[in-house]
Amino acid sequence: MGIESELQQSNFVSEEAKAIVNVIFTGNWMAYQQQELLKPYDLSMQQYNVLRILRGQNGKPMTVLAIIERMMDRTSNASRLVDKLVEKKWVLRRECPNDRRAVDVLILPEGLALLEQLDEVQNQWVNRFSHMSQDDLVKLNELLDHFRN
Amino acid sequence: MGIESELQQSNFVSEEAKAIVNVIFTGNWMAYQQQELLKPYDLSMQQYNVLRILRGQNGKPMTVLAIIERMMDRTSNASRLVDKLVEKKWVLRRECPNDRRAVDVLILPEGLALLEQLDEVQNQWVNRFSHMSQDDLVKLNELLDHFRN
DNA sequence: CAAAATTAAATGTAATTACATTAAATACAA
DNA sequence: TTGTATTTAATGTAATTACATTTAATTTTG
Repeated sequence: MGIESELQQSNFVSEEAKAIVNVIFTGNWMAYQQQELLKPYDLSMQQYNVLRILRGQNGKPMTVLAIIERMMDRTSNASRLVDKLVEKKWVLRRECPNDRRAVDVLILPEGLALLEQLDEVQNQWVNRFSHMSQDDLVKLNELLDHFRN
Repeated sequence: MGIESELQQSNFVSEEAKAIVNVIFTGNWMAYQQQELLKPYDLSMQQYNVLRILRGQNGKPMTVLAIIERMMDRTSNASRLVDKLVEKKWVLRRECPNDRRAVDVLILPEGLALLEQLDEVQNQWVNRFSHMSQDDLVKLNELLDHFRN
């Protein structure tokens, strides 16, 4: 379904205006799907994002600031996000040895195990997009990157 | 800047995974830009969205449910969004004559005037995307539509 | 070195959002 | 018709988010 019928709007003033609305709408739509996927695991999208960033460190700790720089939604309150992850015993927080203002955050084995479970779920779910060819996906990624400049 | 360097991540498991992240990230990025644009007018994106939907009605009233169906972010609390717009005297809320459960919402001349001001601001801002060709934009819109199925 | 400026994270708060529930009106079915 | 179900919007609430402020540590400057 095209964005016009999706929003029951026929008259975008320009292709630019349409693309802007389309990007925001499709992003919201996709985020919603992800949220639904994560809901059974009591995990928000932002929490999931932080966990995956930490996994990418392969055991190395990261400061809160470094985490924020890699987050998809950088307006999130990373400090309290990490709180939640600590509460759930998925990550460890400890004072950074070389800068006592900073805090080192580390993913725990429990966190890694949860992510592995979720890898499965995600891999299944990604099949939902098998109607897109590899060329389509590459082109879409290019255009989105180009759109942001 | 590509999504990899934007998120400082080099290893997406697949082009699908990358596209999913890219769509969400670009949507957030775009929404953030819009919010900044609207901030001086004390208007949230959702409020702006509702106002524009109402303008599209050309004077005809709309129920809250009909508004929700056309919103970009359908999880918004439309009832309280309309509250805010009524507070600011941009729209009028009145009992729907043929269905007393429903509420008719109408944009006021003050709301229309605000939108006209914002049309100017938006038109200026859209120039920011002049690096995208018309073909690029058309293709992007097609791919996003296709992505959602 | 000491004072001032900057940085990193946490926290207080007001506003917003999500989710469930409620209230009122309408539609439907026996 | 009358009771039940459904629909529409509003509301209560708990959680989340945005934004500013605070606290503590580090860096810079005179």
